Amino acid sequence: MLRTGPSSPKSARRKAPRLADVARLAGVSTATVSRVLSNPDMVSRQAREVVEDAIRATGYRLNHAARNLRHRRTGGVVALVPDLSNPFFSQILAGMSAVLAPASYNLLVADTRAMSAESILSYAEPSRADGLIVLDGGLPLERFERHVPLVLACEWIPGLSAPRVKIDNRAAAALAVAHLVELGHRRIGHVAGPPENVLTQARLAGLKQALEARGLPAPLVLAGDFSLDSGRRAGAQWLALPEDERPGAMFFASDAMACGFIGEVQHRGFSVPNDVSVMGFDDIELVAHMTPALSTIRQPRDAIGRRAASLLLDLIGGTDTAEDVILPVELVIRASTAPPRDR
Amino acid sequence: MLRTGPSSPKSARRKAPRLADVARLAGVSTATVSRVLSNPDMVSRQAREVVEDAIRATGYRLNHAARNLRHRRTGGVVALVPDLSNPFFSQILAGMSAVLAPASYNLLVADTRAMSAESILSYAEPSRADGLIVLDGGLPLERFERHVPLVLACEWIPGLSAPRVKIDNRAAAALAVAHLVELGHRRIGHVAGPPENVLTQARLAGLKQALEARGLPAPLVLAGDFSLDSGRRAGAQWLALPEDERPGAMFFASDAMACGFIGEVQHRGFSVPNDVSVMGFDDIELVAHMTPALSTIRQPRDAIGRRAASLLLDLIGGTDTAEDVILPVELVIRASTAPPRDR
DNA sequence: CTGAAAGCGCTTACAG
DNA sequence: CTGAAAGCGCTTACAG
Repeated sequence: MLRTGPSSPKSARRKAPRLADVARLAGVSTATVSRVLSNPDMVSRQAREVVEDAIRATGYRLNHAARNLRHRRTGGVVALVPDLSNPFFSQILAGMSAVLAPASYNLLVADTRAMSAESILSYAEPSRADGLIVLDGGLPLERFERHVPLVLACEWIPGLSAPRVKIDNRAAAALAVAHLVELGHRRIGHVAGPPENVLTQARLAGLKQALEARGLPAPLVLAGDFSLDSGRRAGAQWLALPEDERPGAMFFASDAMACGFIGEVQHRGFSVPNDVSVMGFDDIELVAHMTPALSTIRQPRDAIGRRAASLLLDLIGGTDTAEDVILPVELVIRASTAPPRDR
Repeated sequence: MLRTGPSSPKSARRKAPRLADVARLAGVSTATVSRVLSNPDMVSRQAREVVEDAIRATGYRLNHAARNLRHRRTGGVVALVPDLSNPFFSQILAGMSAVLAPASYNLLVADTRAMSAESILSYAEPSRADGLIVLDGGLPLERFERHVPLVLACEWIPGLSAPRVKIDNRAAAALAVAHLVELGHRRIGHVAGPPENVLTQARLAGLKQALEARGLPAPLVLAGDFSLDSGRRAGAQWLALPEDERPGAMFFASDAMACGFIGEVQHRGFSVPNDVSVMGFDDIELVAHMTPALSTIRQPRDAIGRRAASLLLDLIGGTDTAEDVILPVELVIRASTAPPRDR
């Protein structure tokens, strides 16, 4: 149907001009055109101007696929996130993009929950991406550690040696405890993330350690999975407890769970913080606008994204700065935490 | 430093095996290896087995950049979203990915808020993406309409003829009105999106039309921009109104604004829905868990993403199904709407 | 069913 | 400063 000859004037789908077309029009070699594009200083002013005119005249646009093949790079970086629908990750991704775009890397985002192990692994192939930022600590990545430059952000994978950008989760949990204890709470409950998750473990350890250091009783720990709905279920469990066994303060491993909990106990006629203080983790945007506004631990999401991206760029560039980056968190005190009622 | 010869055994960075390496080991031509990879039926069983062994032996992995260059495709589809941190979009993106991945297209996501017009336009170049899904109706896209297959989702660009996947925003607004009127409300207020936004206009038009059709007074309209914070400001405005001028029901062009509003009026001691009924739009995950749980209009986000992606695939494949797709919404009645108090 | 060869559209030592 | 030519790693008409 379509003619393959050099010119098919009738075809609506005229072939895009190539470097060679520009070169012909300008009366120079393709090498010179290429240099004008990527190394203008190597070219005489005169030649440069002729070429630039020809580029304009032809409407030439560089073909990135060809350049990338020649450079043996893909021009893409993949971020593997455990749950795209969690707003916690959006701002991290925006931070990455802000660093990657100027370095002319595309950011590809993939939701690992929605993918087979095989297709997740396929992202680690050098021909698919120049680098990988992994935000999911549950991935079986030991197998392809060598394939492609890789950095871990937020979560990490125990056996895997790769630079990590993270917060000090134990210290963050201790910060929450300090706040609650300062308000006068002695019985503190916790709703944890998924048991095998590294963040779950670090936050729980920090919590236990902080309580112990103050001679306070070990926390009541309820199971969760970071999701809203698991927080709601934790609310139901809290309500089902005999009144004198209900912790007066609950610390959650994620804001989403704290939201679910608050919704549930409020629906059942309880007041936060009068009946129970609630402390979240993450500081996602929405929690500042709830009633009560949520006290929480703020993670520097933009910075996490930016640092992870620039670390990866270093790695791709051959600089082996395999050091971990620990970013600071911030205790944000709002209205969901208050002194215990019965004291 | 690095030897360029065919074998540099000392180098840690051994070159990845190519098709030619597999062919040599198998004792066949590269054409045959290529066929085994992409068209196994064209190859005799015997040859296929030899090649498959060689692939395993060498650990060969296909280079996608090379294949894509040859096929004159990039293997990528770009989604341009107006605000990545809005959870409304995440599930739409997940829907797209679910359709695109099996067709072996990568989904690249870019946040148009964070980009220059120039770099946004650069995504429409055929060498960067095989197609574009635009979720931002405010983009100056007339200029590159021709460059790359394109579909519009959620929002649309008036001058631009491209297939659209959307909901019936006017009908959705009418649905909200019907619910509120059925509860007994006659004075209905509205918090709109950004004035130039097409969704803002369609929803407002639907609202006005539905009120008019019932002989009810025109709505009080407050300015917003879909964000949480603009909803909070609308709350302050509502509170500042003389008591007898406050609409007893407020309909919001986004859930985020409804959340901001509720937060603000609750902080000031008012009750939803006792003092004011609140109706959102979108049904983002969190609003089911607030107190009160939000009544809203549910958009079929997963379906929007899937349909947009498959329409784009059709376009890329040359099928010109340039018809618009209108997806159904659903009225979700929860606890934030109730009959007016003084009636 | 299979192979030799051209080509996708660039870039870059090398030689001048 | 500039050009001829090889090459990045595949795919695919074409001929056998």
